[in-house]
Amino acid sequence: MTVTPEDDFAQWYQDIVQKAQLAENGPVRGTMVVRPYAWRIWELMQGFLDEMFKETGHENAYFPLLIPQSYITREADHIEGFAPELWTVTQGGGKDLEEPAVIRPTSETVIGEMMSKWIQTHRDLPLLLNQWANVMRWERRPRLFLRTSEFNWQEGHTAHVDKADAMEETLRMLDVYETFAVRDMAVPVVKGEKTPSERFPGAENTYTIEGMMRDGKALQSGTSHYLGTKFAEAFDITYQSRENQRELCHTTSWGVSTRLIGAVIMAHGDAKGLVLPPRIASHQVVFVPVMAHKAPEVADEADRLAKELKAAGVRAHVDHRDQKPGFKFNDWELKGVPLRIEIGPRDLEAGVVTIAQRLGHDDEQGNPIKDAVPTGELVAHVTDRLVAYHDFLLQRALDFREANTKQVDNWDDFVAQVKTGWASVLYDGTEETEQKIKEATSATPRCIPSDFPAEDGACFVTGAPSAFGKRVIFGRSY
RNA sequence: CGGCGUGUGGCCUAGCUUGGUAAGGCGCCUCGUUUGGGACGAGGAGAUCGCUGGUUCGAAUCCAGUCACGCCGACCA
Repeated sequence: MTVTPEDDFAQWYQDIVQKAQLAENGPVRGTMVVRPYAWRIWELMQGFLDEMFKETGHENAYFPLLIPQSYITREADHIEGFAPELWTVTQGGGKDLEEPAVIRPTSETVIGEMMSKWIQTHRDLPLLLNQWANVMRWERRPRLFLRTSEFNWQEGHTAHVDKADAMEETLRMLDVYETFAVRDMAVPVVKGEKTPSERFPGAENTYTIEGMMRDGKALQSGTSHYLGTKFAEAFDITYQSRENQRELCHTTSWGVSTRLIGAVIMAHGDAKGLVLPPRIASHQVVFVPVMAHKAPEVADEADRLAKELKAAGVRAHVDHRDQKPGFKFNDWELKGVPLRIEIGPRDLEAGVVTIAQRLGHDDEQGNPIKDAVPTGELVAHVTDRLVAYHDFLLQRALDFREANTKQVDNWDDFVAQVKTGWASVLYDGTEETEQKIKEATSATPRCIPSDFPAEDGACFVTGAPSAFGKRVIFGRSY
């Protein structure tokens, strides 16, 4: 790495993405090629999320990439929000299509259409679906992982008998996202509701988890929407109730995307490169054999120990490349591997291996402290160490966020605070005020945090009575 | 989409002002020596200079257009 995050965060981010071989631009503007090292991270993320989706009763299905253009226009707010972002297919087989098809920007419409066919009675509810898919939205200013024209995600779509049930689902899935962010990505998030101006097009309520990146900006990391009966009305999603009445379903949708990889990069990375939290690290442990060309038993021992670790459920990798150890140390640090194990003749002699941790276990010069661990204790040591390392990363991120979040009650403090972090404020909740704040500082309301205490007062901008009954977090965002 | 900037082997850059047929570093290949914090030597491969057109005897260089990328803004789950 030649640029530090402090020097130039945007450049640093791009360097990591390129040098750690995570992704690059595809040949069509705004598209992204995800390289194997990053796709593995996504697979691990998918694994944890999919398990939780299933535990909460959801089933995976798959719906078409192409949606009849007319579907998109059926819900007024939805089309208004997505019209500028649509990619449209007008030809097939060299002929103009009778009706152009849009490439899904999200699938509420096509899934709503199917739901209306599948749901007859209250006994069919709730209908709990999820799909893993790619979607496309025209983006004027693409950034790898954070905002690309095509991206991969999951989108959950559910239908319920009433508002209470749908709202419970909306908040349940928001909790799932929070659990995932904290437990698997070591990224603390603020959970809360979006203000009306930031709502998903077509939603009654939008909820979000917001993570703080190491430049103090917010990244919206997952959203969950209560859609009310808007899509049910547009797609005729109805059921017959116990009372033999025709009722509209209340629907929800919720999603997270490969943007989460961007969150991990920016929430944990440092001047040496990527820092991967162990639960989603492509390799949790990498062995670097030393002097293997002269002492073949070194490589054999590394292979044997890696096998032992794999049997214990640890993702271990042996770096057999023909490079000097120093090169490999730097390379794996750049790639964010949690633990590196050096093994050479000296270690073999002593019956130990030498372990270095990517972050948080350094001497005064900032060099990693290397610990000798007896070979027989390796599996237990690594297993414990990975858990402790996760906790360390989470705490570090939490400390950073707290150090960069302040309650402010006047304009000057606000302007200063959102330059480097988040401000929690009382404001009047109007779009005019939000606009004024945005124009002056480029900060926007991130969310109304669920766990903030009730509080009322005067808007720090206009002096009018504050809205939402509590403080709202403002910050610059991606 | 607006403003600014940048496009030269895989990567980073020099050359452009003053036109004459592309240079260096890193990386890559081969061989040898090396291996506990980014090795060294020797030999080698690799670019019609983003693209299109124009001016010219001749264009990386001048002109026009266009595409892509970056930053800021607008817009945006």
